[in-house]
Amino acid sequence: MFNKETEYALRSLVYIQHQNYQSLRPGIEEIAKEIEAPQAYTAKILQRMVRLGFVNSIKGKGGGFIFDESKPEITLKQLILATEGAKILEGCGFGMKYCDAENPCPLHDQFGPIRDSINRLVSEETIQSLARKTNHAFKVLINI
Amino acid sequence: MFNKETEYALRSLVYIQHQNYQSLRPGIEEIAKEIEAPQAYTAKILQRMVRLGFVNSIKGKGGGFIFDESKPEITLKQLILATEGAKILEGCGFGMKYCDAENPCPLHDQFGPIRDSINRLVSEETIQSLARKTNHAFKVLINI
DNA sequence: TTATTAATGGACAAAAAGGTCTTTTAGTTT
DNA sequence: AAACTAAAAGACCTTTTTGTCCATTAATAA
Repeated sequence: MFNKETEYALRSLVYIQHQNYQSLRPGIEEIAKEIEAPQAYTAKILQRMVRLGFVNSIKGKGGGFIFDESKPEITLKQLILATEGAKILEGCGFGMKYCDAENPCPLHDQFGPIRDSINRLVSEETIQSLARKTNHAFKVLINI
Repeated sequence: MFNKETEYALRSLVYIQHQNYQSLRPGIEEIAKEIEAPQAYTAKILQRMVRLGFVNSIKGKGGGFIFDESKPEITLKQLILATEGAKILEGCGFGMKYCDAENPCPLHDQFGPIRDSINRLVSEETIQSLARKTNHAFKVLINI
């Protein structure tokens, strides 16, 4: 569904938040291992997440990644827009430039509600809401 | 939503079928122009469609692409599986390997119905059903 | 202050996606 | 048969995605 960057970012951030909720501050080695993603690539992606202001990092011994609790929660939509852009969230399934109720593509009527559901989902859910739902062992967050 | 190959293939095939319904047999130059896709790339993709048995081609003057009316209609699912595989149709939105009702990812409950809708849509709709719905000028099938 | 730890930055590399170009093959028309 | 038309085949190229590697920077601990 999503591209690798989005997937790794999503899993990393949810993992970090999940650990933060237990007063832990994971580092990339741990994160990459737990979410089963390549470590160096995960490090690079998390670097971008830090630059985007989505999460904070602390260097040196005892360092790691930590969310700023005073900031508002991060919606999946914000994350997706930052990693792979709006393509998956807007535009018509048929790839038409001008596709609306008056000038619909052949998929318009069936596809609209699906796209709307996706948009609703990613606007409502946040890294934090997902982390709160993750109460079982995180090791199951294994990529396909 | 879909990758370029799927998009161009979908638009090409719907265009061809739409023209076939009017007893016309378009060639790649015309097809690529109408669906606004790169001609050489469209040619290569249509070549694959021919090899897959989705459509027939005729060489030489008056040639072009034509569907075999005796064959069953081609579902969007068949096309998608041939061009980009099952990734978009199955698997969990979170990228988890083991994600089911007993061991759900944090997105499982909300994402399941969406994925089901997508699967239903692509299983029910065919190149032919889309071509039949395309009763307006085909020029509007312009890529984003 | 020196060693150690852990994130950062940036160059580089491999693979996949997206696309071009030229020659060949197979038909049709004259 | 010769000329013409249009798809097929395949080599090649560009861009994007998905990574790796190593030197640097910043924080902590001894």
